[in-house]
Amino acid sequence: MPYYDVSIPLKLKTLTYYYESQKDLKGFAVTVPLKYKLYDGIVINQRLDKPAEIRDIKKFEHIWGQVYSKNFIDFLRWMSFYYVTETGTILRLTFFEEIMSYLKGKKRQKREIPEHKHQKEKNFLEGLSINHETYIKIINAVKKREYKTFLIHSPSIPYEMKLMAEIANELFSLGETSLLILPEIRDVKELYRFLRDKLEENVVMLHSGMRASERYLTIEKIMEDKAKIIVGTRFALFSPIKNLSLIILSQESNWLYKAEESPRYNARESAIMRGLLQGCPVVLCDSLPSVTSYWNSMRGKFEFIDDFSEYPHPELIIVKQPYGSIFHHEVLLNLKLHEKEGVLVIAPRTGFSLLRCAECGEVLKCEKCGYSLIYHRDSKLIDCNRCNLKSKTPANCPYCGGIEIHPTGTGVERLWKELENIFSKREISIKNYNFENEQIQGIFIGQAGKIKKSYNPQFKVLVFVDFDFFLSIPDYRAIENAFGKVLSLSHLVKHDGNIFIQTRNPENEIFKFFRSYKFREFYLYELKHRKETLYPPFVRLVKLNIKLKKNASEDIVENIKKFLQLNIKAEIIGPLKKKKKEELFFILRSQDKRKLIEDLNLHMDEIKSFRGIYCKIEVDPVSLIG
DNA sequence: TGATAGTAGGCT
DNA sequence: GCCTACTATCAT
Repeated sequence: MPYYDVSIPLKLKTLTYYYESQKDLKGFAVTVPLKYKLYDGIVINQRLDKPAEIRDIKKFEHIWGQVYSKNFIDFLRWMSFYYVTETGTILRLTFFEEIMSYLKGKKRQKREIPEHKHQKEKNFLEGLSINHETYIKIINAVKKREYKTFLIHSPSIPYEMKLMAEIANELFSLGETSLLILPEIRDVKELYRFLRDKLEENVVMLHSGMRASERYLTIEKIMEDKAKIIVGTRFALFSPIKNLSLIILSQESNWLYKAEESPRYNARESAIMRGLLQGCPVVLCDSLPSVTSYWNSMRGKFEFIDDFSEYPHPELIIVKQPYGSIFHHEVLLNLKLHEKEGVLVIAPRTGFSLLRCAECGEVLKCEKCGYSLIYHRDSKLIDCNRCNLKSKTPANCPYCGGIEIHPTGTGVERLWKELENIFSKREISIKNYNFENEQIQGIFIGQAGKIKKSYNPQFKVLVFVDFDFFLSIPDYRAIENAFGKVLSLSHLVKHDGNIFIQTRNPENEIFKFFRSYKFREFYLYELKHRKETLYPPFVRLVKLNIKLKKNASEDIVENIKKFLQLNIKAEIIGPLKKKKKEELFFILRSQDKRKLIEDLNLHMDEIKSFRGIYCKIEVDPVSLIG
């Protein structure tokens, strides 16, 4: 008797049903009874025996036909395994609802969305040229129809978009389907607009900002194989493309590829797996590839292509952050000299500054969460960005009682004050930067991390004030992220321009790599350090978030820790505290990366069944604090 | 002790 | 996601 494991798009593992058929129904949509209702689901697996503990196996109510390929089902199973999540939760990512209503022939009102008839302004991608060798390599890899991952060190984001466009265009003429993934909706819309002008109906868009009806139309086109180029954000990776020929990811190191809600998958890792199971090439691009990806290219898993050094880049100049003033004299000179061509100054944070006690040297921190407090000089208030709590600036240091508390570090408000002092007499305009600024003349101010990228290099000079802030962030990726910040903002600077980095410690070893774009040395340095301190990519980290219910017993956390130590082959770090008292987490770390995931899959049900807790799991966590 | 409200657990 | 069975709470 043939049995089938069926996944239903609920927070639920697979359930077994039977049906008198010898056919392998893997990937078929079926309707099954569950409790007292009928649900649509998908066959994940065929099996000969029913699970021993189940007495009454129910029967399929209806079979709709095949909707997912077998390798797509394998992809879903891998997702469920790797992220230690019920198959049903993964299934919900895959546009199952849209597919079912398409299958059932529900006539949705086909209200074509009126597209903005944009005037055919010259697209910024128009004039860009790409490395022909790279292009040929990828086209040839697609023709081989085998899995392979390329890691392209790209000179800029527009370069990546142009490469995507040209390759997708060529593959379209060969009858192949490509999936183009970008981190931001804005990127997706730009690339879509560019391709749409040429290829019209065959290009579709898929991102979370679309209405349900728009999304349905897109899925319909994909199901009918009319869509040959799919441009989307991370969740487009789960679209039901039947014959996928290539996946390209732009800005692979971007943190937006990590889903912020459960299941917390990473679109980069998932794209590689989809390519592997599908048997098609995957291309990852970035102007600063992640340390993990570079490591994969070093050990021969990815083919590395350096297109970065094919193009000119602005000069990086490291100068000492002076103690008495905000700007180094050379920087000041450059601001005066190039103000007419556009200058952008970046502060690492909001507000005026931080506060430091002159006696004990402590920086004032939030009592609740330990984040540094931001000082606002005009209102004399301090606030915590994380807890959103404002309070009056204390007269005495809360740690030693000292009375001398001084501003330290530079926020956007302080930059304003300082630049006004220096430049307002000369009638030089000072503005807040946003990417829509058309006239780039004068001095612009921006806060790192809040700057939306522009696709055109506009500035002659870019200045990072108080750069040490980025290096002091307590995260094993701090240096990688700081370097990434410089590279991503360097897109705003013309290639004959200058980027100044002001730091208290210009002799710091890491600036050797920055200064002349010595990427290989940078990666080797980083990897050596991570190997010694046991951080990814040399270990796997898993975060286990625990929320205590009111009725939780006293020793429950200790019991969970004991259980983990007994059953999971990993170093168990914690319990660590979150900002809320009743929330805490463990970090699990193991050099045996696969075993850790296997152990967790084996014991997750038991961990979840501890009374008095909710628990959530995060594989490869973004943050190791709070 | 029964009525009621809120919630945790299982579903093949 | 939804149903059900359980538990806590309160009025009688």
